[in-house]
Amino acid sequence: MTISEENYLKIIYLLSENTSKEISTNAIADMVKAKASSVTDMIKKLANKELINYEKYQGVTLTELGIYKAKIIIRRQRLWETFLVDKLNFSWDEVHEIAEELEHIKSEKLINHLDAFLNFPRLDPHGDSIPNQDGIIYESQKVLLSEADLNKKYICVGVKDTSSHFLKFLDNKKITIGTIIEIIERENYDNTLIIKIENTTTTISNKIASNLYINNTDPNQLLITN
Amino acid sequence: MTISEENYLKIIYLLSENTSKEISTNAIADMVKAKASSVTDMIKKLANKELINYEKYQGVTLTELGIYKAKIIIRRQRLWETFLVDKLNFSWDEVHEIAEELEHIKSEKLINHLDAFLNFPRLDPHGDSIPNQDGIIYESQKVLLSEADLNKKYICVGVKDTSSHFLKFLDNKKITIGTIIEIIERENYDNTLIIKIENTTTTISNKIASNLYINNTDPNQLLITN
DNA sequence: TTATTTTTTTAGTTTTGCCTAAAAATAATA
DNA sequence: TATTATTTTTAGGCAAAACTAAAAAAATAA
Ligand SMILES: [Mn+2]
Ligand SMILES: [Mn+2]
Ligand SMILES: [Mn+2]
Ligand SMILES: [Mn+2]
Repeated sequence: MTISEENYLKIIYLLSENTSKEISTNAIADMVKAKASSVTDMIKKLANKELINYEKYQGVTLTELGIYKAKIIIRRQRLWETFLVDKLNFSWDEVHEIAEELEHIKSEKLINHLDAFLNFPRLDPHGDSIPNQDGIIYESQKVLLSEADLNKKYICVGVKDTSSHFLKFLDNKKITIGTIIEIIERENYDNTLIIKIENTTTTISNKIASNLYINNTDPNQLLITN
Repeated sequence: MTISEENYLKIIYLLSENTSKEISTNAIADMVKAKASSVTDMIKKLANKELINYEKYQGVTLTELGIYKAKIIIRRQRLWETFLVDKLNFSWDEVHEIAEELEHIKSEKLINHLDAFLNFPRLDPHGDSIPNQDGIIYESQKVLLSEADLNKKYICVGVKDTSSHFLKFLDNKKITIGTIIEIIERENYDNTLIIKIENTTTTISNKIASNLYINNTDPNQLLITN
């Protein structure tokens, strides 16, 4: 697979996670930052390689093979992100671009040795699950902060939006993975939340809250095991 | 710079190390495994970017800028090779291919952090010097085993040929970096050497001996500091 | 010095991944 | 349902990096 093919495949996989419907040409075009006509070209190529199912004008879905290959690319991306943060002291908002390149280095041995070197991490710096070498993902239980209850303590376990813009914003608000968050109040009109982080209260919009994942198990128990 | 441009530039640099003359189109073609006509195309492009000096039919030399850029690519290659061997437990004959890809990841911060993580190594797994971030190389004193004297103890400090074929051969002969070698006899006809490694003697051809670097300082002193 | 061989360059193609502009199909709205 | 708007595909092109075949220049040998 070429770098471009791998990028398309990964993006189709990520788009498929949020929906059970076919993925549209335009949705892919937006993500890969190319024109729809270029996407049509690539779709045909991936369909010929039996990585996606494609019917003209009907969008695409991944085949079993496509899903597996996509997971391996995501495994590489997330392991490299973990390496950059844990070993090379990068911050979580700096790793995306570099991992976007590193994920295309083709050596199974490299990635499996890297996995071992990092001690087989299950989550990347953004709280996303790292598939194992068979493409199996052990998904951790998580829920969006926007869906959480009032007056319970939660732990931030991940972000949905991994753009450096959003991550820097979270740094400013002193929110990162592991941060304990409690919802004090929910504004009914626009679902703005007033939250408490370490005895200071802040206001966050619904857009922010629906890009933050929290654990959905009993918070006291988790605090102990943490 | 594209990956291809970087590969050409690096190879022109490495060819220049062995000669003060211009580098020929065919010499480059051999190394990059492309046809001479393809090399001519690329040469023109590199000349336009002022990375090499080029006169039709006269071969090429690197400009100051070209030398610097080539050294930075070599720095990246050798740091990644060191990472693979020191951190991911690869053997010295397995790293070339992978580093050949990794060297093209474009992030100065990445490579400088990697350098720090590895503790600013001065030599890669094959005994080659790693340029610093300014492209400065502190060349260690070394000499080919084929030029060495009889009945002195030397330490193997590097290899000239880094092909996995040669490196595996050396593994078989129990020769690696740090191995103490003594020349017992030199056959005048073809310069075959009888050498002693840890009390066992072996015969090695001149071709082997002229691809092995040894220290050329006082061996006893080095044994202490080792 | 002339003839032959080797090296290098030019000319013309191919493939990959992108593009624009226009046509065709589908979806939305009146 | 007919019209309009949006989405997707087709057609034709471009740049990068490779190729083959042929021409031109340089090097070597007779
Ligand atoms: Mn990528
Ligand atoms: Mn991530
Ligand atoms: Mn390379
Ligand atoms: Mn090396």
